Amino acid sequence: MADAPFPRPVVTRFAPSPTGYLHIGGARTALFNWLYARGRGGRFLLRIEDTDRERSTPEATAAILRGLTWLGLDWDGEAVSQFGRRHRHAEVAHDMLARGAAYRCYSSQDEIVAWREAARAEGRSTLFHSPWRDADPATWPDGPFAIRMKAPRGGETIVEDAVQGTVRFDNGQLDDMVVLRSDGTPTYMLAVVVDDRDMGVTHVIRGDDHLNNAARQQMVYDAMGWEVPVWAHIPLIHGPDGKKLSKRHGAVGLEEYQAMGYPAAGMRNYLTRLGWSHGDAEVFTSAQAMSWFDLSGIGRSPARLDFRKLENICGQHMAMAEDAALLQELQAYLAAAGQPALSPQQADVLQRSLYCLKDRAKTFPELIDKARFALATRPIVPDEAAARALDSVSRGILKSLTPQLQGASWTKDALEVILSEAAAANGLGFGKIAAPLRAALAGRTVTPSVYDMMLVIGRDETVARLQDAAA
RNA sequence: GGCCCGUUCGUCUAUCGGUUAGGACACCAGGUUUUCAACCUGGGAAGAGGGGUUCGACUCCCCUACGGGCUGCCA
Repeated sequence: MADAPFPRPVVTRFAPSPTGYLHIGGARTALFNWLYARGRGGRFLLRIEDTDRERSTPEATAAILRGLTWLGLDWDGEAVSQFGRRHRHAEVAHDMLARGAAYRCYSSQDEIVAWREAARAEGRSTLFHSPWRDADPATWPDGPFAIRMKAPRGGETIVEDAVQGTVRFDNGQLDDMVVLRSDGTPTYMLAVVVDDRDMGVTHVIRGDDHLNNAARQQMVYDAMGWEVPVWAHIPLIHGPDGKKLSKRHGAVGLEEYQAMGYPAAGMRNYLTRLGWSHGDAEVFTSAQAMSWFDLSGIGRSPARLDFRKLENICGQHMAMAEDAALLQELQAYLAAAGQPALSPQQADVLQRSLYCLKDRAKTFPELIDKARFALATRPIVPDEAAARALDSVSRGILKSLTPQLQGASWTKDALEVILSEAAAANGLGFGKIAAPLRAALAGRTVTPSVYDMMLVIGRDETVARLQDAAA
């Protein structure tokens, strides 16, 4: 069932913390936001949540932008720095103070930590109730204070979530969160709300680790009289063992997938399908994904990464790709993987051979491996199995073939006639002479069609390789 | 501890009270073939457990188990 139409242009955002690489789960979150906005003619914004000055680095920001760019997720406008908006956040905090929606809390962190530890030890609730909530201003000491949200004490906060449904929180479970620290810097809880509202974000699509936060954040929206966005909390991605995805599962950074040579289109398709469905659709283009993607198609349970399926999807996208685009992406892969670039000659022969390679490969390393017949130069050194195929009888056949090939018209039909006749003349099936041909042309027993190889490398090279092998 | 979310084949999922519970990946068998891949045909494979509600529950409600998240002057 499709989502109900939204009355205004859709604005979504991806808001990563620049504290490391772009996590594969984060990439999927970004992808969902991108699909939702792009599929509805809306805007997709990027905000870097760099308010944690200790852990945020420009390198991490650069890595995130690189990852998104590789995945093909383009954002509108410049990425917003959350840290750069700290004065605006403080302004809102003071506005809340003025409205009586927040209060000055003079409790020190040490005090609070000690209180919480005691509460935990005694098995009491660890929710901190500041003694300053209703304090008389006359009693305010002359020290630093944090600004705390004056959360409603009774009743409940209801989060209407497009994925999780209606989620109710007893307000007694939510304490007065700090919105502005005693050093004057904003907390995340305040900053997200202010930024989302100022950026005009209409739909907040993010990991469900934020579901509880949504209730708190909603209190800020309410306190400021702002319209609450549409929430969509999506389940996290788990490792193949069903546990939370972590480094011990292997690749968790998006750039590792790029380095492994997965094509971006396949990656997008796989990630889109992970936790979202549109009937039985499995393999689709990004244009299709944009037109189909909706919040109601998102599942509520965490999905596990399955490399086999990733590979299968990638293989299908590789086969669907246009040769020129595929070659370009392959070259980008080589650069990203730190491998030597293709020479112009190699690029040319590779592009001409893609038609017979791309439907047999799932990743770029695999594609390159299968392209060895085209990339290699004489003399072709046969591997062990290929060497066995080049026995004396086979070499004799190869030798007898060369004069005919020299005079042949270089088309598949003509070659087929020559090779079939040669097989018949030797009382062999075609398969029996294909093996030594593969060995001579590629040095391997597993290759594309012998005709395709001959057509790609051309007459002179074919004859030369056969002569090499027959010698 | 408290609160919140989740649980359909091994995996990703369809199903939105009535289906022989469907598809895809993976796996197995056969076919095709010029090796491999691809492709074709067939096969095994699932509603966590227990209570309700209902003429009828995978679907709605409750409990339990298991998994996950939150519980910071981190984001």
